[in-house]
Amino acid sequence: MLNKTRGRPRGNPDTKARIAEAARELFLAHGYKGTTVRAVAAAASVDSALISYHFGSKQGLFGQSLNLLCVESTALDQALQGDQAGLADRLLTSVTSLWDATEPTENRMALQDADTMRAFRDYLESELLVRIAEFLGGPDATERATAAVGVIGGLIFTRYLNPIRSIAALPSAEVRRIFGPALRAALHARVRQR
Amino acid sequence: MLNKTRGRPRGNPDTKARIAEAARELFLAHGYKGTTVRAVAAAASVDSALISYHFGSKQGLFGQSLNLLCVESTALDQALQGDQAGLADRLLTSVTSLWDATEPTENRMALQDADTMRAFRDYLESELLVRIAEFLGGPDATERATAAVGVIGGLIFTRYLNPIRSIAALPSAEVRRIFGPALRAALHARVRQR
DNA sequence: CGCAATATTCAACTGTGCTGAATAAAACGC
DNA sequence: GCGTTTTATTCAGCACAGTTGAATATTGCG
Repeated sequence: MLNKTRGRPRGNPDTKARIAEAARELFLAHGYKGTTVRAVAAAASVDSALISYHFGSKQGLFGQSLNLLCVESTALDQALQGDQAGLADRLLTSVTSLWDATEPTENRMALQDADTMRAFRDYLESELLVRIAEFLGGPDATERATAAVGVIGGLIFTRYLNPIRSIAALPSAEVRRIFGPALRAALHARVRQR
Repeated sequence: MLNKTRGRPRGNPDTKARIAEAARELFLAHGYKGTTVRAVAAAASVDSALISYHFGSKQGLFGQSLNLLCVESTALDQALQGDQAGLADRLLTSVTSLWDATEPTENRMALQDADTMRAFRDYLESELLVRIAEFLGGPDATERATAAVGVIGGLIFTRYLNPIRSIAALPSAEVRRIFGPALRAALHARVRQR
């Protein structure tokens, strides 16, 4: 395509990294389906066959170029300290501050990938849920934590992952105001008799 | 392709409906990307050009064929009648009955691709949200409906779309019990002052 | 050095969504 | 009823997608 003399090039240019970076940009800008392998190859000044060679497939390129880990948990640590009364607000704050801080445009579509979905799920169920349950303590702790994770997961989903306009548009203070009651109820409500 | 004599066929067979049904099955079984237009055409014993003719594009076919499934929510109609006190329970019931009824296997994983996400989002924001808000009425109706959609969306996400074990494993009665308080709060809580 | 492993380009294959022309039945006006 | 327009269908094929196999030049190891 771009007459770059066949065969291995001189030196050891890290072409794979260059491809990954170009891919990341394009994926974030145009989404998965909107990004063609050939476009990535062109952006990296490379033959399109190279990406099959280095990453196996377009799926593989996607997974490897977006190794965004969703959550760093220092915010969660802070939220899980203090009185229970303010817990809901602190949790909501940590969620919004954490996700609102990520890049402006739709890097949210990264969750379309199966692996990323799984990572997110694992985080919710083996990190968030157990730590909230620990903090709550008492009977029904697990069940209340389950409800809370459902609410928080819903917020993340409807605001960031698959953003519904009316929720995504809310300033974070409004998020606290509107989701507060539901989350408080989930965390603290006496669950009805079985 | 299938030598079926060119031109308009005898009688008035509702081919469009047949195509939509075949499409619905295939989309649910294999997801958007995993379903080719040609496969749908073959399943409906029809030339593939017909689906461009009837539905404009694959996207259009997707929207219109799955529309049937989302609109099938006569359950929602029922939920949106009666007293407000039982509303949360009725909504939760309609959600679980609707989703638990879909095929046993993980056609949920098919919901991972971008277009399904989009269809789902559209449903949440232009169907569910406005109808709940209508039903609630009064000041803050939109805001309470927003919170409710967040909670319901969260339930669907964490139970069906990207199922985290502790929520997916719940029997539907438990879902009502555990998510009830949060949803009731979302629907009816007096939202704090601005 | 010799030779395998590696990194790259090129050409091409298969399959995708979609379009334009051809065609036949239906629907409609008189 | 008949002529015209509208609708529903098949067929052939284009443009582009992701991927593969062969050819080739470079590195790195013994």
